[in-house]
Amino acid sequence: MKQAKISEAVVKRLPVYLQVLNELQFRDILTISSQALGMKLDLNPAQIRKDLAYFGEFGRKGIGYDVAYLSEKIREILKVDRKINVALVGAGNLGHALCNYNRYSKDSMKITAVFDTNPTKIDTKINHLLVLPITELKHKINEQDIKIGIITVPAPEAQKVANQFVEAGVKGILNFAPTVIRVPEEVRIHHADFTKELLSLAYYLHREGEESDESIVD
Amino acid sequence: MKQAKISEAVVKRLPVYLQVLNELQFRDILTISSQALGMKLDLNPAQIRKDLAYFGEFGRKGIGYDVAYLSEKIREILKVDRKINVALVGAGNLGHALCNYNRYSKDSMKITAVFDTNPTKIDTKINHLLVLPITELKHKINEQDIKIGIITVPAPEAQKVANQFVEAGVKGILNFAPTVIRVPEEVRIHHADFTKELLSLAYYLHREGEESDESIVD
DNA sequence: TAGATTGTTAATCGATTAACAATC
DNA sequence: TAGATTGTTAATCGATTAACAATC
Repeated sequence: MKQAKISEAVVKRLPVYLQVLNELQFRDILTISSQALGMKLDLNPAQIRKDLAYFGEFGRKGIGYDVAYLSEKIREILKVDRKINVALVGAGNLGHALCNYNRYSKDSMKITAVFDTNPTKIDTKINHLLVLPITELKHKINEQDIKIGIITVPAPEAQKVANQFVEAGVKGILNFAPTVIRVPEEVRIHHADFTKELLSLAYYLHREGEESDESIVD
Repeated sequence: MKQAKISEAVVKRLPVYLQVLNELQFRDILTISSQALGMKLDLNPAQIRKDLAYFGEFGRKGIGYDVAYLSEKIREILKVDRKINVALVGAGNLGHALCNYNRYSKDSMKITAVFDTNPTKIDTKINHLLVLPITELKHKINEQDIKIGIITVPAPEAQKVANQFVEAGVKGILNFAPTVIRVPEEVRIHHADFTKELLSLAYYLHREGEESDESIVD
């Protein structure tokens, strides 16, 4: 097994592969080629093979990839082959949605602690989870050995929550607030900002009566 | 004004610029340099200047960019300088969250039609919006000239909803379901899949007692 | 065996960054 | 004017794709 510097683009494709593999497994499909996988995902087969080859030799020449085996291997690579506790701050609508779903990657990741500042929300229950005051954050995060935090508070509060997460020892943050957040270098921050996706969608809408943006003019 | 083929990476950075500019405007900051903007976003200043230069000359040498003017210009580029109606299918927790927020890009984008298949949800109200039966989809989408659709149904139903959107004339889809969806070439699909972000976050977590993945071994 | 498909190297393509003349 | 900063070209870097020997 060889290890090289793996680009973020590669890592972000792994969950997508996993998603398709899970679907195939559900449909009792045992084997898939990079070709077929590429078709499903609009991805170049060579890219898929190369992505996987960074982590090992998972396929069989002439045959393709064993769906169950590859799925298992990708889970190992992503380190979601074990239980991971996650904390969430912000028991609003979005927080509720995430807690109610709460079956991330075959239950390996679970939101196990929810916090809010609003006294009317504290001590209410979301799907068997008690909403705790934010003052409990550090204590609970230590107790449950939590390394991942989710932020679902309004934008103006997001940075403060991020700071508290970092202070408590969280190493990865998923931010849903539509704002830029700064964290120390050693902490990883991912943005789940659908505003970005929504606005960029508007860019690609070509309405009648307008010049096309596709035209190349110098 | 010159037009060249604009890469998706560039387009997806525009909403991020917009976000920061809005924040600056709120704080009554009138001007910002690519340098300062780059600091805020961990982006190379040259990249920011180049991104903007694709669309026109918005800055002033020696001065920087006028915050209000650039913000306005980016809104024009993204075409969110006008009212855009959006449809949403799936009045679950996530759908609720999106409808309750419903102030995307300074109110220019608004969810104006919500659908569900579940009879117990139909005719309920979410933030002044009546949940309609999915059978009304095509009619309402035509009536309101909707070109963007949001999918917040469970994964197994997502493809079906996408097909209905396409059939109704929707040109851009934002999919929140953690599954791969296929649409015709002329329809644009963006994924707001936080599962991807969450799983890839786990990859970057370095737990004690494990070899580092950063080491380069041949 | 013949056909299929991997893992991997080399070639290509595209995106990011550095550098700098123009100019506020 | 001197200092700052843009817009843009050229250089660099990295990611994607093509091609193919190895082999199931």
